[in-house]
Order: sequence, then C-alpha cells, then structure tokens
Amino acid sequence: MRPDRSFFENNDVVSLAKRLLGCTLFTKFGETITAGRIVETEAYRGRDDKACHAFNYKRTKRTETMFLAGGHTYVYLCYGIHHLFNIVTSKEGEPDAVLIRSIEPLEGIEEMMKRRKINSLKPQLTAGPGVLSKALGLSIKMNAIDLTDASSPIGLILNDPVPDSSILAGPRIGIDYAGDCVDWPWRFCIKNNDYLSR
DNA sequence: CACGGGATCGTCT
DNA sequence: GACGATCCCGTGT
Repeated sequence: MRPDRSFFENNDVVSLAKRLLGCTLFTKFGETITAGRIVETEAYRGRDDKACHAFNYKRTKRTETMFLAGGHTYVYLCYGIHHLFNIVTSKEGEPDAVLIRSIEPLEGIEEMMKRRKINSLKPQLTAGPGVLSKALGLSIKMNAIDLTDASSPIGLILNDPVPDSSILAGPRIGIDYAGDCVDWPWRFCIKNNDYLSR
C-alpha cells in the first residue's frame, strides 16, 4: 500500500533515502502500468547541503516544489534532456528530497523497452536517473504531484526495509560544485544489484 | 575498458 | 549567456 503523509514527513532525509531502497515505484497511465524496485538513491537536504538546489532555503520558481510537504514529486530537467525524479521529504517548508537513481524493472517491461527504444532487457533499461524516468514515462510535467493521493498516476509501495548489511553508501554523483559537501556519503545502493548506475 | 565530446533547454545571474 | 544531481556513442588500447 501507499505510505501515508507521516512516512514522508520524516525529517531525517538520509535515513529515508535508505528506507526507500527496495520499495516499488510505479506509474499507471490509463491501463498502462510500469514498475520497478528502487535500488539506488541519493539524499539532498536544503538546510545545510550545498549540493541541494534549495540550499540554505533558497526559493526560486524551480525549488518551490521542494518546500511542499513530504510525499510530493520533484521532477526537473537536467542537461536539457533528462527528467530527474525526486521524492520530497520532511514537513512543508523544509526543502529535502531523495533522488531516485536506479530501479530494477518489475512490471511492464515491454512498455519500458518501447519507451526507451531498446529491444533487449539489460541494465541500461533503468539504471540511471535519466533513463529510469524515461522508462516509467515520467517527465517534468509530473512535478509537484502528491504521491499519497491514491488517484495519482505515480505511486510508491512500501516494502520490507533492506537491512543495513545489504546497503552500500558512498559520495553522490555529479556535484563537484558542492564544496565541503562533495564527500558526504549520501548515496545509497543495494549491494551487488545488477541495475546500478555508472 | 577508459576517455571525450555532443545533444539540448530550463533556470538563474 | 553559461551551465547542469546525464546518457550515449565514438575512438583508442
């Protein structure tokens, strides 16, 4: 089942990034369902994290979404091409988010391959924040959607937590500009999974 | 396998 | 007007 608001309003975005590993992310457009198991995430925290778009509570048109209550989507365009999908966390006014970096395909694999224009099942299908969005049909148009609304086309299913012993932590990707935050080990993945990025 | 570059556009200065 | 929380393909070894 979909977790409720209180799950997402957790103010510890780092532990939530770990908790989201193993959970199922899906989209349902009409009768078309595609889904995957989250295997890689990154935490971003507005309060003190220079890698976060909303660092130091910076409000712009784009970051406004991150200030919404936990449980909303935050989707933005990267390098003009890729739509990166995040889940906003913490209470309204506290701009934290978890970037979903990789999923392992579960359902609607044919549809995902069609969207990706790929004709064989390989990690490249959904391993990476840009390609996973494409596979699930996510785009910037789906910014600020409420995941706790049972009628929303995007949803999360809470599964059993992945034990710490199966989680690998490391520095985040592509944030060279983030000063002393570059080394924070806020990237998490499930050990030995075939669908990890890079 | 490591690398280098091109694609492409919303957002912020 | 510059630049990214990326990806893919080409080249060379």
